[in-house]
Amino acid sequence: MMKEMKYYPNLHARSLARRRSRTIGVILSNLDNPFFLDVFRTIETLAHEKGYEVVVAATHYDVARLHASIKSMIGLRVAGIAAIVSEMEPSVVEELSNVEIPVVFYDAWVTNKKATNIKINYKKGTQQLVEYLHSLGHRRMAFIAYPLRLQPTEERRTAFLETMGHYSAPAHIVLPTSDGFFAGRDATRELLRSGFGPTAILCVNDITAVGVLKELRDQGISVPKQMSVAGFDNISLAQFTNPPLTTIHIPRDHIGQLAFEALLSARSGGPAQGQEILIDPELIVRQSTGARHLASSEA
Amino acid sequence: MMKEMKYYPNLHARSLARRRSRTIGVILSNLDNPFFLDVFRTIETLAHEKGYEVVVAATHYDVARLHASIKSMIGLRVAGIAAIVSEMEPSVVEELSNVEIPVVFYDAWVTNKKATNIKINYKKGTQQLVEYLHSLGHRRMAFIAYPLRLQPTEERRTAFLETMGHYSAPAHIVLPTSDGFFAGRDATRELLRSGFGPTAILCVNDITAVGVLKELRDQGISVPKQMSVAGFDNISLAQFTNPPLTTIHIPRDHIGQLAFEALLSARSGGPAQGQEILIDPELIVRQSTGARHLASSEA
DNA sequence: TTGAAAGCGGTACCAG
DNA sequence: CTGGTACCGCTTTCAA
Repeated sequence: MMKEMKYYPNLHARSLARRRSRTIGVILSNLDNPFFLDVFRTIETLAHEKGYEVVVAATHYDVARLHASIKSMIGLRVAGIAAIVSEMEPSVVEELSNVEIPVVFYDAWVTNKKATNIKINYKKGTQQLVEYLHSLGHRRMAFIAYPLRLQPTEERRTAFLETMGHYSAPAHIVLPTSDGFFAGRDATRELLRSGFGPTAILCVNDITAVGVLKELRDQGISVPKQMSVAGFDNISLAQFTNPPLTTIHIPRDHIGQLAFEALLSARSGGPAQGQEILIDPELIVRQSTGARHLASSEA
Repeated sequence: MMKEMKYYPNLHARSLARRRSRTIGVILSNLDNPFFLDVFRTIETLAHEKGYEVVVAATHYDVARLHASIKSMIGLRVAGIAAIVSEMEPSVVEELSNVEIPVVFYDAWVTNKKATNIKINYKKGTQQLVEYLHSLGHRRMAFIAYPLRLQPTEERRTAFLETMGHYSAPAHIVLPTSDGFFAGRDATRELLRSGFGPTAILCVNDITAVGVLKELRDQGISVPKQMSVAGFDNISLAQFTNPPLTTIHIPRDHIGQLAFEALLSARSGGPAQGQEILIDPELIVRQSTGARHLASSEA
């Protein structure tokens, strides 16, 4: 009889009175990239477990949208902000540092001494991969980069060029115009037309590599016999491509957990804030890479 | 000089005074399934364009979490709720109908006369696909279902069985224990062991089909020569599998748009609420399906 | 322990 | 138009 009389406390009134809400804000560059999505999913799960709401905003790598998101999350007096974006800007960082909200950056280029700051050692990962391919006999290698000049992707590109330089190996960069699967496909077409003639293709991420694999298949180029291909991220799809993808593993679930915990501990006046966490990637060898020229005639 | 003096209006105070917030709530069963993710992405984009915040909750198909999410969104006095869940329950629907928040259901089993209600004509899609495969000469077909008994997935399963019954064709159902890529892989193993000997495999969704393709490849069974495979959803990955996947297209972006618009129009005391929108899927033929037995000797 | 009252930071209405 | 004031619904403090 009193069924209809359910009571739903007004959380705005509560947040107003408590001067802080039980909501955390997550800002992501791109929900399409499983890389971002995986860390978001982890944060979302942990947050709800701990009784927090989650507001999310996708910036699509657009700094204006990033600004807008930050602004509304501050307006929401969120309990913490996880900024999982590649297009971070000094002005945004400064805006964030003038407000007493715990912040954790991930994959952000510029950061803030007051915030927790999770970074991937992209350089190390890329080096490992190039060294591995070099040890397989590959010399001419191409790197399919990201269409946008974002720091985290630039780091991989630069590490590639440096390591290749170290081996005095001929390196080639393809800068796609699109993103995701299609980027890989289109970039491969361009690469094959270019006449560079690589024996291995490295990709800025796994979804790009999926597009590469498809285009090579369509062109009748066998992987890894005629061409080695590698990705970056180790999304779960990487195990299901044909052939399964050699890639660099980034522990996204672990990262999501670190991020959320950093937010919570900062909120409860945690430790000296401003720690920097550097994550080491790990090379995962699958079947998309192999020795150069099965029947090599070189010494 | 007054740089530091930025003013961020307290949105909680505003929501409290206005007695309604400029936030919309999105509840999803599962963020891993690109199907849900795609409609979420569309809603998120439109919402931010119109100046709304977005709070999101993933239920993982768990009714308890669904209840909790609804409760907090009501507490948040959101401007609208998009419930994109397969595990909807009468009790939840009732709870929602006792509150004056616009609601749109999508893919929900039970719904509410007051809310907008977007449904997919799963039956029609499945029929189209079965008829197409039958016309290709396939008779013994298997369906890889969803591990959970959710209405939207059950509909596809039932439609499969009915259509197969219509043709008096031998039908087999595999009920996986897992989800996603792995479900497809494991279910295929089980199917091949079962001795049913199908010439075509239909999958409840595309990601499952990706797992099927991989397992068939590993077992040396050629697609579509020895086995036809079809998915459901037409996620963008479906174009990049090997071979590209025949599937049923569901216009997720359009659906996201419909959902968001329904919320807005209901808010502004829109039209007679409670409309039901039925979406027709479309068969997309790619290379994962082909005529049964290339060198068939039957009449 | 219980209850009344003062805020939290805006909105909206109303009088000047 | 401009400025003052009541009020949104919950928390917190302080008094009874």
